[in-house]
Amino acid sequence: MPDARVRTRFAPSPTGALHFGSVRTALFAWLTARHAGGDIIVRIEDTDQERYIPGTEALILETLSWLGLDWNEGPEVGGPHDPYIQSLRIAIYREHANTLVAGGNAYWCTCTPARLAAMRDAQRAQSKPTRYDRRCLARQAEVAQERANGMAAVVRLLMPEGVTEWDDLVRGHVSFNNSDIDDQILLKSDGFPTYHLAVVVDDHLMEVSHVIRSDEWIPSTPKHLALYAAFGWDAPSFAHVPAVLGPDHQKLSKRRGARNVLEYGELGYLPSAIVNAIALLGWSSGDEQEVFTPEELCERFTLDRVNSAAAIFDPKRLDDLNGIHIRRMSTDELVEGLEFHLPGTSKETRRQLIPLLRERMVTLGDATRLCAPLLGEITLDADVEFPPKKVDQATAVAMIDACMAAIEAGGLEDQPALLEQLRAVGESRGVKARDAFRVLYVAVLGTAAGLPVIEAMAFLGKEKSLQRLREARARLG
RNA sequence: GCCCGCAUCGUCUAGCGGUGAGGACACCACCCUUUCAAGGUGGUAACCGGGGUUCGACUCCCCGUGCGGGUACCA
Repeated sequence: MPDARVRTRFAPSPTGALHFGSVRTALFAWLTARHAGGDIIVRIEDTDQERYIPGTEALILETLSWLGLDWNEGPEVGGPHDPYIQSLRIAIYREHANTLVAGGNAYWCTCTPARLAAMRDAQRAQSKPTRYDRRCLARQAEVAQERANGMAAVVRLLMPEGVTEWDDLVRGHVSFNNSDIDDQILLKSDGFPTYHLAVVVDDHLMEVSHVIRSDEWIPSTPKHLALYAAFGWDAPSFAHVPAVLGPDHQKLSKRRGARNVLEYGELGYLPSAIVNAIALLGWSSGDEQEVFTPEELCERFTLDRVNSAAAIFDPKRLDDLNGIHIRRMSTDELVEGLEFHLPGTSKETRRQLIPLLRERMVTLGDATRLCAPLLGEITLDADVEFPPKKVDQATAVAMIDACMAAIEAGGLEDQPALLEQLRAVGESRGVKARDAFRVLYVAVLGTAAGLPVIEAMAFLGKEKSLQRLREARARLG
């Protein structure tokens, strides 16, 4: 059954970095392929010379790699259908456009952009749909002459009569009246194909079985189906996945704050958490599991459980998932992952810090802030009350004195005993341990929130701990 | 203007004619607790509106409304 092999593709255009919307589409295509044990192709759709932004294809590939969305064929890895960059395949599209013209399924058109604009304005003024009026179709001999004289020309699809319908894998049955569909330009006057021609030719040549793309392509699908029919090719299955919206309910776009996914990596978000979070944007497992490893997603994901409504991305959800994924990391993985966020630290240092950090990070980047008092000097913030609320001066002094005395006597060697000893000091004076300990937090860490203080002192060592306690003691007068 | 689509807590969603409308995030409270977290328990919170169909509608149909998308020699 070689024909049943699932082959999907992700076809970004190099017009900017990837955001959650585009990555989500890529993820669904990847999951569909991986779930079925099939292939995924990456293909760069750079047929628009105007919008091309140099360097972005490298950025896109880096993003996919970082997320763990590997591809079987495409840039960098090659494959049987090389090249996977459309600007390198121009001859193929031109040849196919000619075939369509020869078969009467497409025609040349020399109408100027100005005429087309005027035509549309007139149609709109009459409340009519704006579609090409086929002026050139009726005068092909003349058009041929004009072309010979060097006039700019395009190839248009001759949209057939009738109705186009398909069973979309996420939308269900979809149907269009062909009379509502324009005669799409297939070949531009600069010789480049439009998306519509290139995508159909490439998906067919590359044997793509499932076209998974964002739902803004739904109105174009009848054009694509008409092309498959004109070429005499079998059409692939289509799955149009809903858009991802920003907090403003607008479609995610580079403008308006849609961040490059790679930036999340720098902030300390994990690829597995991002993958988990965006998979949940439109897909659900059907049971109540919501935390998934990429492997689990590959196993569980199917397109028929993809929702058809647009989803708003919620950064809070990503934070939650990221914390969970961090807590599931092994110590070795954290030692590795924290290197970037705790620059200049040794593996051994990070290994010691991890037990204190693990439950307290939303992102790996939080380690920088949390560890600052341990890796450098503390900063005294005027907003921090000292002694803290609910603790009188005398008790604060007592806590610090007791702590210094205990540490002098080797108290850091036995942390549970030290804890009990200090707790007793506060309680003997009628102050709750939770309040009394704040004195030590501020003294040692400079703040009443953060890493656990006894463990922190153990990390700092006897001398440094004593020094901070002494300085705090002096501030109490 | 003209086409198309979507519609359950603030957010992501489950639901596929009969449910006390379930879960997760966020939020609130309490518990645990050396701070902060993490963890535990509980709570607030939703079927866009109007007509049908049906013994019975969140579920099916129609209309409206709202939102999204398309309408380019962009993808």
